[in-house]
Amino acid sequence: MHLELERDRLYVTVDALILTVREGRLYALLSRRKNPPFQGRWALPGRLVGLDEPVEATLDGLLAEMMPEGPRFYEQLYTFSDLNRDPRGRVISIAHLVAVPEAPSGGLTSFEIRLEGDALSLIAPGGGSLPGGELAFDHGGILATGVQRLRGKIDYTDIAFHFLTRPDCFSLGQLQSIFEAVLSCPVDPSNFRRMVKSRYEEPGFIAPLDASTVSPRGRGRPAAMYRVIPKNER
Amino acid sequence: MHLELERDRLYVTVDALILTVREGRLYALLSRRKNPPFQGRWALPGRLVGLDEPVEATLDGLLAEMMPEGPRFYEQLYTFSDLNRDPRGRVISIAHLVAVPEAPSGGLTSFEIRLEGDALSLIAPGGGSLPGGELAFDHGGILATGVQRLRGKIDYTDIAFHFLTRPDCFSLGQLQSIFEAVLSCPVDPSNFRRMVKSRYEEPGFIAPLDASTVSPRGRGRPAAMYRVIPKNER
DNA sequence: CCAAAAGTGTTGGTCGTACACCCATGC
DNA sequence: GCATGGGTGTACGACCAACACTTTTGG
Repeated sequence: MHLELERDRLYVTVDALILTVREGRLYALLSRRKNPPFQGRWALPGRLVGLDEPVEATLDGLLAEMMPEGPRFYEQLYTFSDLNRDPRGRVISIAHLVAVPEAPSGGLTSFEIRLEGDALSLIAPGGGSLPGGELAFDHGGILATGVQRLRGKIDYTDIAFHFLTRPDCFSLGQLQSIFEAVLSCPVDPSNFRRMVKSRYEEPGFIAPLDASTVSPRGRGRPAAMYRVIPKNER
Repeated sequence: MHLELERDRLYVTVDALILTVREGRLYALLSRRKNPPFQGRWALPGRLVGLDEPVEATLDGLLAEMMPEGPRFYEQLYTFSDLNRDPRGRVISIAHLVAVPEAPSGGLTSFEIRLEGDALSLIAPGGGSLPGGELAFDHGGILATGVQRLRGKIDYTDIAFHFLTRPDCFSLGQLQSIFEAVLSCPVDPSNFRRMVKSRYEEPGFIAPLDASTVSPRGRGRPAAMYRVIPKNER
């Protein structure tokens, strides 16, 4: 993205809003811009779409560069096309929402997403707060759109499971903390179990693991573990 | 769209999936292509996005050409970017979902949308059936995506009201027939009224009209009329 | 011309499901 | 201390029944 753009051309980019959940909190993965415009500001990872390149290939390449490899999920979020969203010229961005299990990776920095009233703000790893509007380009708007979409879709899709570090072995408590992080409000454990049973276990999307194979070291009663049934077994 | 496209450039277009409801049935408005590619096939109205033109301006211009003027509603649907979706070159289309009150207009032809099982087919005005896959480009996929989106959003948004010919004077029966057309299944009148009351009337989105000012000539008991409260009065 | 039938709008009830909220028990 | 399960009350949709008001039909 540090190339010169021609003024009489229209460009299409892919921007990735990479979200992850850790310890009951929702994070966005951002990178600091090394070149103008918005040099030094935080931004979503993005890349130009090549003329003969599928958008998915552009995104895959971008994610492979950022994340070391491993499971990830994405879906198209929204296409941002404001005339002046990029001072270099006409750049239309197809923003994607990416859900990854954890963020141990790449040159990206994870910012906690917090909802102050109805506006959201970012908490830097050090602890400093960063208003959403401080991001490069219109990325603050992309962030808001993505979080809103995620919150709206979490309870009638299976997005939440893509945040699990081990989809083959997880407890309902872990899953619940993902829901709580995304919705940013506590969830009743009793209703949550009933919901998971009826919506995911009975349809055969997840299944309980053998009770003997589990060993969740921690305080309190050990949790029963579940696994996501792979698509080819369903 | 009958211009020559340069091979080494990337183009962005806007396609409009214009939907309308008439007599309890859902219609899509299509135009027959006069030029290659896909000459003679039915297609969604579309237009190239100019270099210095906001996408909304492109869409407004397209709709102004197609519809004589009047209320319309649109929202971005999805961006289609397959490499070979347009044989002339790399053309990425930002598809939009448009809801209009009726279709008395333009050079467009209205096809009834029917759901055969889970695939949908189009019924020409003459009565002939047209599989969704017979449309030009990937417009069959755009149609399917749009209908699915509309069905998913109709009962937690106010899209349905944009299909009303007279938002300032409508009956609950008319509104119900819009829901039935979109969902393509009958709706219980009793529950429908309760839903409308709690979701739209009590929040002040619609209000009953004075009983004396109504005169719905027809068989059966005259219906109470309602109006959508304009945004500046809410 | 009048009364009955048919058609549409409107209101009410029951039943089962699902969720909010609370509490008890197992490890 | 955390996981698990049960219980109650409320909200909402599926389904059903009745009533209100109008036009149409048939003597």
